Amino acid sequence: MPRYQAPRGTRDLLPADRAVFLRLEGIARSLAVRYGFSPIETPLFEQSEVFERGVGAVTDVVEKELFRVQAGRGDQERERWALRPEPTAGIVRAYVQHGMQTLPQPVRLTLTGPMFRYDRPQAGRYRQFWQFDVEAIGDAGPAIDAEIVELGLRFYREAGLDGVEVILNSIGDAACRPAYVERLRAWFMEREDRLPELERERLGTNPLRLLDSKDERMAELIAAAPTIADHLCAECATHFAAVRRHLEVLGVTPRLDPRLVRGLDYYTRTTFEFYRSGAEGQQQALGGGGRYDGLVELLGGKPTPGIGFGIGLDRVALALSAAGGSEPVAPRVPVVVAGADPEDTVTRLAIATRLRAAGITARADLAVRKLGRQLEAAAREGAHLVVICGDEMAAGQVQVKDLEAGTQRRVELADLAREIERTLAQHRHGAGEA
RNA sequence: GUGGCCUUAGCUCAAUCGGCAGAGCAUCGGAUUGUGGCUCCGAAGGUUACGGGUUCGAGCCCCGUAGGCCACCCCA
Repeated sequence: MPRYQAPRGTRDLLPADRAVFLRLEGIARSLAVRYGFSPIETPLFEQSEVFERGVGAVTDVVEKELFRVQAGRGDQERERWALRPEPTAGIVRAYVQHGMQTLPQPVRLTLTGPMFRYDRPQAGRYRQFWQFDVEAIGDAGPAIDAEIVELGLRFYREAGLDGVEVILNSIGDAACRPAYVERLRAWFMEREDRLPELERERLGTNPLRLLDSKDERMAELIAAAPTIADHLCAECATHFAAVRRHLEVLGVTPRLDPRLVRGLDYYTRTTFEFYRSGAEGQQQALGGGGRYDGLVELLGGKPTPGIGFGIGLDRVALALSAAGGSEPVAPRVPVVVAGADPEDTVTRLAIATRLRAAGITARADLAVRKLGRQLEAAAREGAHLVVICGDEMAAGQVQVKDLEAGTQRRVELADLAREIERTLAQHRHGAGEA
């Protein structure tokens, strides 16, 4: 075991893994842009208060998972910062700071990058993980809720992941939720003697969480408990119905679950989670999001509605490999420059440099080893062509060997780049037909 | 933060009752001067995760720590 290893809950994305992430990030960005979202980047850390206020001081994310940064000399500086546990608070902070309420509303923003939570690691759960995030700030209407849910589902589909479902709920707003929460608390209080100890504690802190309990002893109670759906105010009920209607037109059939309660305080009205049906294990929430109509104001802006989602790229990658997707392969270099004289690395490097200047992906074999070894290495890494520099260099020529066809011919150095380009194009064409 | 299982070469894994740490793959080199994926030969690669303890002797038994996985908690 090496002396130094990646910190607990983090991992190196080796080339094969990184290739998968690059692909997912590319799909995410182009999809978001297609839907009219503009890429934005915010700092990986913010003032702790942004998260404490934005995400909610009594949430697990802030209470026990916030990655606080210790820096600076004075007590004032110490623990003033925290690594972002989620992207929304930072984006909303930027929205307020840069006066984006003066832009045409809603402002559509997208961000893909690492998030940090000091949680206990498990498969698919890391202390540093990647999220694809979109936020639409400044539109209270139900249509955009549907648009964003549909965007999330399309991402999974384009990534090659089938069978992703959306669970949908409305958790009300400031007008109706507090009353419902109190009612729920009272209802459970009357049955406190039937609650397991853990649930009894939650009753005091966050009664909504009881609905989410996986304790079998709770099943009967949960089924009988009053549901938020029956306690939405008229405005919330209307909004929720409209969201469902819009989704139906888009061909999206959500699974309604009045027990869907999300862990961040800022959510209002529409909340949803993406998950993979039939998947094993508990880390199968592939993404989630919702509406946060009070968040902008909470962070110092004018009252402004907003909605967005975060999708966990680590879990998408995990699900893809579990689904038996083809093993990720490190990208191959199609052209290798070899030489008859093992010592003459200068010529090989110079030729490769010329090819690269002409836009060709090429690698020079810079190891001092005989030609046979160089060819062996090129063949094993899957190169298509090998340029062999030998005596013909005196006549301004090199050999170009086609490793798959087994053919080889002399080419004028002056024509080399053009010749290679032409041959590679044939290879691509052939591969396309096969 | 709680509980359970696990950790031997870069990777996947062996090692009898507590008795000399091994194989395959990968890497590097050789198989007669400038021709490849196969084959053959060889080399290198280890503080058996780390630190203690028991023992004549520990990869193996005991304790602690770290890391991984699983179940909670929670979430992506």
